[in-house]
Amino acid sequence: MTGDLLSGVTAPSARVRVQLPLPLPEPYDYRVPGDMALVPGSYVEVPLGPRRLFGVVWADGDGQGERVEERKLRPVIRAIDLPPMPDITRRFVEWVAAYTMSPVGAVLRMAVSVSAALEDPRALTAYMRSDAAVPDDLRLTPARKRILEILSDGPPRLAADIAAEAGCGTGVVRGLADAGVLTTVPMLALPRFPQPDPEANPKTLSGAQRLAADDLAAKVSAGGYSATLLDGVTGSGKTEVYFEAVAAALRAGKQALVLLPEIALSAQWLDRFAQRFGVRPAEWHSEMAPPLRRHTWRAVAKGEARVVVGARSALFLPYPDLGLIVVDEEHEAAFKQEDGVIYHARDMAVARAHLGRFPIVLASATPSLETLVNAENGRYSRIDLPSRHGGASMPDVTLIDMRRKEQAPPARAWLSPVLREALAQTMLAGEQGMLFLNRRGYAPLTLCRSCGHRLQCPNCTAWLVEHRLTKRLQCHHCGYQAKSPDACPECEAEGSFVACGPGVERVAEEVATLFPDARIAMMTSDTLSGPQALRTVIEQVKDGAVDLLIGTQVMAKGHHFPMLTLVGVVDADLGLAGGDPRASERTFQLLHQVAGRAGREERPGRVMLQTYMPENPVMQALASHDRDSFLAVEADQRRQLEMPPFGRMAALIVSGEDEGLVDAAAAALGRAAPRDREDLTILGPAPAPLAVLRGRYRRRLLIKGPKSVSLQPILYDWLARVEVPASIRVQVDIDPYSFL
DNA sequence: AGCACGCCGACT
DNA sequence: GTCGGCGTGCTC
Repeated sequence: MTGDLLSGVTAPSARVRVQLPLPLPEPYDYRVPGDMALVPGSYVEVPLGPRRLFGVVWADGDGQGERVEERKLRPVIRAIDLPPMPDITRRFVEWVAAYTMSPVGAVLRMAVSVSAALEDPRALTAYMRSDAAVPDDLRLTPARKRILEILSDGPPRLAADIAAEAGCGTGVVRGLADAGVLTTVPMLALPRFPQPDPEANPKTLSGAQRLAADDLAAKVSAGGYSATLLDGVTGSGKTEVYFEAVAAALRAGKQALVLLPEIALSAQWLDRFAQRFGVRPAEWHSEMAPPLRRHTWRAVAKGEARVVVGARSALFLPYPDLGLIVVDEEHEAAFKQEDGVIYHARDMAVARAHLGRFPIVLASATPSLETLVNAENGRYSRIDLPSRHGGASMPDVTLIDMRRKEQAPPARAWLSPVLREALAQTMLAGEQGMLFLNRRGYAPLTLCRSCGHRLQCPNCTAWLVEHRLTKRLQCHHCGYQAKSPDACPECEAEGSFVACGPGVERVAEEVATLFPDARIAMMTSDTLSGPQALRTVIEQVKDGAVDLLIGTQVMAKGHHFPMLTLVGVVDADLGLAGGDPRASERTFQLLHQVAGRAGREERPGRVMLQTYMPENPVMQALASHDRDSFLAVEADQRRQLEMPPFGRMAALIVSGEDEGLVDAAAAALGRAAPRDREDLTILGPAPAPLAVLRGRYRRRLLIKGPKSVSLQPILYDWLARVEVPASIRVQVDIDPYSFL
């Protein structure tokens, strides 16, 4: 006999609002079983239709607003035994959602990025030497040998750790396991994240570095929000300086986060960190195996991981105690997330620091205009690091005017006689050269000589790029791949294809013909599958086993090659086409970084830029090493046009599979645009930069307004006035990367 | 985001 | 006559 039966009254049950990691407009209400204690931030498992999902308690259910009927409520299944999501993380998720105009749940999904993060921890797989002898037919490659050496004694270890120590990929470990030489055991005691020790191995800093480091460390120890631009050329020791800020955070008992563009998260960087702090930091990036992700996520949530280094998504981890963010290579476009929730990790990091009331450091050799302007108007403070070698390390930059006959390359070749001669001299002197071309594959366009047909991606407005190394055609936008055809798909003529323009593979071919004895290495994302491949090439270059390095952007990152004295840029104008006001800034940043590869240490370097527009301000600034006046001119132009960072901008991207519907929706949006306001400019609709992407037609509208106006409420009203068919998607891109 | 429900073409 | 395409709508 219970009270309920007697009275016929059911006590009103407690309810909670649970935010689910789905693009829903609001949290859903659930009933809390009597014996379950939940607080805001608790991770819970709840039913949704036929599914079970993890969510986060967003607030108690007694808030205002209409409540869903009591009888619709379903009970929370269970509470997850983890520290609740910190208040600041939840506020940050909400802030990002509001800023980017995305549903809160869509942002939350990034914060619980592995839904499996909340599942009970499973044992990881560890590898150890098996009893079996090494079979005779097993090819003992150097990597395999190192692994067997590493595992000859000591406890079983994770594939990722073994691979890191052996400098190879986890595939090699798995390969040895398949061959029976290694066996797997479940790793019951998961590896801890050892405390980085701020006193482990402090570096001796130069005077300027010391001042900068002390300044940052003081800000970190004092706490409170501040933003600092750390501006210094390659080789000025930025990393050592911000390491001292990280050390200060550790001493203050705070967690620290270092954001790097994905490709800069190299073994070299991790080694440097380990050298300074005794252990590696916790890593966070897209290529981690799910069990390791989960393990890392939980370690961050429990505060066990004290320093995290990661790509942009590391920003959304549930740090209980974050006290510092460093954004290295602050200017990099890779911080802009372009699909799903569209956001710029650098800007969101500043917001995160503001919410958490702690310092943020933005480091770069070529800061973005946005950041420079913020430093100039006093919103950020600024530390300039002079080069450690004075001006002596500045390479000599020559512009090769490709319009001049005597400097033009021969037919179907891409290297000017001047550059060829310089390469020959460099190698003769026993030094190394580098050729940079930011274009993967053999040629950017392939066409049929007999009918003029151009090989195009079936899903995108983009040419298919021939990759001769793999004998395949690739679309660089959607991942479409096909075997290189023998005959033209249009006129069926055989062997009629002509390659138009150069890609790195084609430049490599030219160089191989010019210098048949040279030892040539390629560095592109195609030839470097994974960080260990990169490491191998870097070692080869350092050991002097390579005379000439040819590659794309992956090569531009801060690797230090003492014998590299010549950098040739095959097509310096490449990034300038298209007329986007931001193109100059980007091209300058990229080429400056590439130029920085030449001649560090005692050997002077030189840089040769092949260009058809030597009078262009970008080329002039590179040749005269005058970054600041170039950027001042850029800033003036932007100011006059009221372009970011002097005004605000947002893009609406309308996409769908039916071109007519997309056009109609884009036109309807155009008609409903807020044209009555003098201070707003609406542009478009126009075809988006890639008019068709992954089989979806795309149109774009831009809205531009003064800095003082917040665009989000305007966009909200605008979008509410237009009804769009369900098959059409309208994405909002606040602060779009491209202004066209 | 899933997953079900619901209306129009090629098959055992 | 059914199996199955994915368009639209709902999930507390």
